[in-house]
Amino acid sequence: MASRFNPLQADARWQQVWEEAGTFRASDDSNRPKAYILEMFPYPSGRIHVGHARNYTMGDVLARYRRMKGFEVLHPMGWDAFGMPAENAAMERNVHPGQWTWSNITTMKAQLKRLGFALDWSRELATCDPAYYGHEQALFLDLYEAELVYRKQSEVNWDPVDMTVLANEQVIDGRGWRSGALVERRKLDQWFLKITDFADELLDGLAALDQWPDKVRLMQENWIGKSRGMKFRFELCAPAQAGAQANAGPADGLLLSQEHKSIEVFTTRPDTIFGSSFVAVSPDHPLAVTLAQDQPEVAAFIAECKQGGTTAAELETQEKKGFDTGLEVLHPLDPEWRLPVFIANFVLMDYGTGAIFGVPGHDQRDFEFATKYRLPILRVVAASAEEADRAVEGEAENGDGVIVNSRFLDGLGVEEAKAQVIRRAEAEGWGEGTTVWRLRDWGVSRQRYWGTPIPIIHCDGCGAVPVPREQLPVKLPEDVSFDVPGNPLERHPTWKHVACPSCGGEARRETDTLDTFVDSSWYFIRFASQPADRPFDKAAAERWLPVDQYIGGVEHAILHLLYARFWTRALQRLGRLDVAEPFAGLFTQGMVTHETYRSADGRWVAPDEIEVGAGGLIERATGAPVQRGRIEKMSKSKRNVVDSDAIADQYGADAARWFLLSDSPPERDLEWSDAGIEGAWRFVQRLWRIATGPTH
RNA sequence: GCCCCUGUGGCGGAAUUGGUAGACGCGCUCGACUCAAAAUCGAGUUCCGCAAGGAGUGCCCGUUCGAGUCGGGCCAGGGGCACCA
Repeated sequence: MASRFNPLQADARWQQVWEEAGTFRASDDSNRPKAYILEMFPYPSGRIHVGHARNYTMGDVLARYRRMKGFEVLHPMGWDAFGMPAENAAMERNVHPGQWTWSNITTMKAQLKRLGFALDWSRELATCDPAYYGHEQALFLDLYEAELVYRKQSEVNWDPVDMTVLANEQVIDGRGWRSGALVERRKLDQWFLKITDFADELLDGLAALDQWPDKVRLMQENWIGKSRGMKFRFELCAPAQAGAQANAGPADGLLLSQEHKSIEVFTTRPDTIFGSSFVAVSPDHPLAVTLAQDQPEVAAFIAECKQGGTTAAELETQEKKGFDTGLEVLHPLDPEWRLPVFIANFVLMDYGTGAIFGVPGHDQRDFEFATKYRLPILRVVAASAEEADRAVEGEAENGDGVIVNSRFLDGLGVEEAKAQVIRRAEAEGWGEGTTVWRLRDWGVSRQRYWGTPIPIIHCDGCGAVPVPREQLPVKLPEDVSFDVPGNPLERHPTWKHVACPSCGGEARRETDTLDTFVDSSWYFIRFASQPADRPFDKAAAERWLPVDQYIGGVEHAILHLLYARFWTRALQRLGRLDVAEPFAGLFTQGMVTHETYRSADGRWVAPDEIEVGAGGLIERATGAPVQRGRIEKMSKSKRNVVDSDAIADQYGADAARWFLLSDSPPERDLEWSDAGIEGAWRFVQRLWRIATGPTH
């Protein structure tokens, strides 16, 4: 008997046995109870590193455990294969994104097999395969027919040099990350999915997800952002005789037009209605736009507001700016009370109604604004009735208290006063209680090549026409090049020129592709059932779904998980799948981190290029000293990635997996270390000795 | 700014409901084996102290016979959201 465990032989032997026996293949018609275990499928970026390995090891252990407990286990693997890195690679090394992607898949699949995971490879899929994305196009058309898809103008970050749209994270200090050109905000027609139709369901559904981390549920709750409040209208009136005569002309004209008789605002604090001292509209508000047509100074102010970036940091430091339109509105509860109307840079068009009423005493932004433009700061909430006359100083007070200086509301608590005002507004017809959401519809258009083509044809006569189902999949053309800036689909000589399916006339294909989050919004259904002629079979998919345990990084806590939940509910509404929630259990695992190293000239140096020299760490190739840096998440750019093959070859799959699971609790970060894997290796050896046993 | 999470040895971390703090592992130290090393086996390992003894779960206060655990107030680190009305 060998005196030591040889993982290279053992790994290979067992992996071959499992492969030949189809041990981990899930049967659709087993009568055992089912268990669907899924890890978030990887993007085929190049190679598997130990961070991937940790994620899949967790699922693997669970899958094997359930299997041993008598469950029929579905534990599949696939590839989230569309996305920008493939296009970047295409530009950098002049390879086709598809070729780059498929070659990465081959490599990474071999690496996963080397780790011996209990995966059902017979269900492997890649989202960049027409056999996958063709079905996605069909599902998109289903949603389109159900009127859950629409088209509207939306702003994008446009890089004028690369002639491409940039994601927010590709805009660095207002410049394109690749070209360095100043990014412009441009309006394009784009496709949207009506996720807001499901806002209530998606929020309520969270309560039932008791096997999800509270943290993730909370993040989704905040993201959906339900606010109860009141919408109400301020009637516009002619400006006061004194003061604003300069603007009298245009304003009078406005009064006559039907659309601008009143300004509708939204508030979560109707109780402070007697504390208002101004009304402000967004620079994008229709009223502002109308005023700009006649008044150059309004147009100039709006242009000024549009300068500058949209990043959080810039917005934070931006000064509150307003433009007095000279218009006035009537207070709904006092016809004698007139309030000035401003255009203000801090009012957002896409939240609420795009207009607010300012209560400087009890809202910090309004306070700053009122201070700057010398508007009254009224107190309407106080700690007690006795403090009604105390001035609000220094900053706005948004605490609880008792209503003061508010006529019929005096003495009420904040919540009672809210209800009282809403009741009165509804009775008198100038406003109503309402709910506003932070969640916006999901913009799915991407002006990129390497994604699922949106199956729509644009005809000058017929408008947007769905591609007939029998013509699906709309395949990406292969003969494209990336040596010129812009979207290759846009400039391809023939691809976009097609006949209109409706009238037969000349028409153009949609050249936008779908956001890759669409691809990952239903792959777990396709894993459960993959007929060739349709996206999935209802009964077969329902046998496996929901996923019993989903495992992945917390970085997907909001977008991916929310989109997948939406997509599943949309399919349910269409009667395609009777499942409300795709993931019954969710586990968010910690990251794998590693020390970083830098050379004297600031280059990142990979761990395997380093050794301990006389005076500390040195770079092996050059002997130059190396600085130990911070411990960070493994990433290619910082060169602190540990490849799974190197570890598997040196220590075997078991030691690697043992270390990845045992060193840190799974939900926390794990710091990869040589000492740690060495220890795990010795542990595996000890276990083997105990199991095989000395005979003496 | 708002919301949330986490602070325990050199390290990862244990400690059902408030009841022997530091399980288990890593690392380290010493010893055995060996010509020697690696591997392996054994012992030790919170800190201060030769010892007796004392201190100790981020800090301060409180509740309790008893607090890592419960309450209040801080500090530090991390995460999410954000001119959201």
